[in-house]
Amino acid sequence: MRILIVDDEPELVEQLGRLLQEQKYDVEKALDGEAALDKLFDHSFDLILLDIMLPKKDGFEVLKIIRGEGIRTPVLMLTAKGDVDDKIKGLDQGADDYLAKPFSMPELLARIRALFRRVAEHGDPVLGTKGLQLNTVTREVIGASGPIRLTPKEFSILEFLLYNRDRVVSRFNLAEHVWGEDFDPFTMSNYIDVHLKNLRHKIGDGEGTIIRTIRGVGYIIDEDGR
Amino acid sequence: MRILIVDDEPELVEQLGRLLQEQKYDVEKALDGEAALDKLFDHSFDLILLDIMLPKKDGFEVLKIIRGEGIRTPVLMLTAKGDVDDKIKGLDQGADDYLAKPFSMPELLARIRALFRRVAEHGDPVLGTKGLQLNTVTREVIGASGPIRLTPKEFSILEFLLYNRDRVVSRFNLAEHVWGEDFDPFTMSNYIDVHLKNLRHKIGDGEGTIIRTIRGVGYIIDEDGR
DNA sequence: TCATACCCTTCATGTTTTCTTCATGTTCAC
DNA sequence: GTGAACATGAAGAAAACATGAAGGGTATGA
Repeated sequence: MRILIVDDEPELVEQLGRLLQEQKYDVEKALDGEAALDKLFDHSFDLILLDIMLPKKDGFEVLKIIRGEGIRTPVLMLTAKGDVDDKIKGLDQGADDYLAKPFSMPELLARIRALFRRVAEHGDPVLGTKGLQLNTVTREVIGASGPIRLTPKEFSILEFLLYNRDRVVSRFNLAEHVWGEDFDPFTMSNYIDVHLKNLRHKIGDGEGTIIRTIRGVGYIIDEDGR
Repeated sequence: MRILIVDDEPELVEQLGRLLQEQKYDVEKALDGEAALDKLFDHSFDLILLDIMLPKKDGFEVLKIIRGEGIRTPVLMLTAKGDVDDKIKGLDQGADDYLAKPFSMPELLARIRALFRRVAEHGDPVLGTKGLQLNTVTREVIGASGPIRLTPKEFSILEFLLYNRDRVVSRFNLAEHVWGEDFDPFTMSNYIDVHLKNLRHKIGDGEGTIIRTIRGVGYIIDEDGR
């Protein structure tokens, strides 16, 4: 499950991110409205935590734009004051729920679970391609010849590639997503390659036909294979 | 099993609480609708005893909201008058049973057991796996070589794992269920591991074949073992 | 009241799995 | 061919989980 946190208070974003990551959610962060839109247009999410007061573009604008673009990802609005007008305005524009700051973490977690529960009734949490199924809730992966045991990093990589199926994912995006805060874009190390190799091996993809390498660009899982 | 009692009469709540605690249920209390919602959003329960006449938000509202949020915890409505209309309204909105005040304690206990039985699907309160049986009513656990004495925490952990058989349970979920309100998500302590170790020892699961560890994810009791 | 038993938590330490690093090999575009 | 990008195997570092033992709190009964 992928969550985008949009708030201009870095500490809050950090704290939220850590908590949600502990819950095994995949977390992306944006500190202003435009950064949020960038991420939203680039990738798909299962939930957006959206502050109203934001630099560049406020929460209402962001909400309006993405709904206008047909992005129906559930949105949980965060308001600073518990302002009822804000609540109404948000819900009018297509927010799914709203939570007044300050809120307790358990409260937020409960809301998130509730939203996901609602979502789960429609879409199912299984991502898949050519003889490969990944369940984002139970974290099970089933290959052509039975269940596959992946490590957390491997799982996260595969999940991200499946989320962005038919789209080339740069190793930068991949790393940014899987390693989050800890990702150092200037590292000389090649751990991404190593994890990809191990992942390919485990899913029986020695030839790179499931996860294809696009030299100089990144990796892709596409349906047709070309 | 965790039960939330929602009623605005403190004495009744106290009395009920004591009775249910004697029955080894874990009990939480709320005196009005909003307090109930707070608790329900914060933690998971296995049963809700819900009065209709409540301050702030009445029982119907509470029921409607939590069902709207996708919380499917069984609800036993308590009505002051034995009003048939109330009964119908409650059941319509997703209550599972209803009991007219005043009621006798044995009557209530019987209803609670009946609900739990219904939830357990099998018609009996026994959960089990590979040479291991757990009776949620008598709180007896029987292993391959006879009865096993578990401490309350151990019992609660095993119960939760069996309840979620074939599903991976994160240590967070586990802690939330077993410790309820008292659970501190940021603790550095490893008491969960310790209890799990003791539990495994008592049920003769030294190798972790009954309760399997899914590294980086959580624990699972699954039938096939894989 | 005191002693006892029991359970929960904490801490220190051991074990296993996973992550990262590094050295080296291969492939592809130019 | 040559260089850049990617792949691979092995090994040490780090993280996650397991274990044993000790201390504190609470209930029970002498």
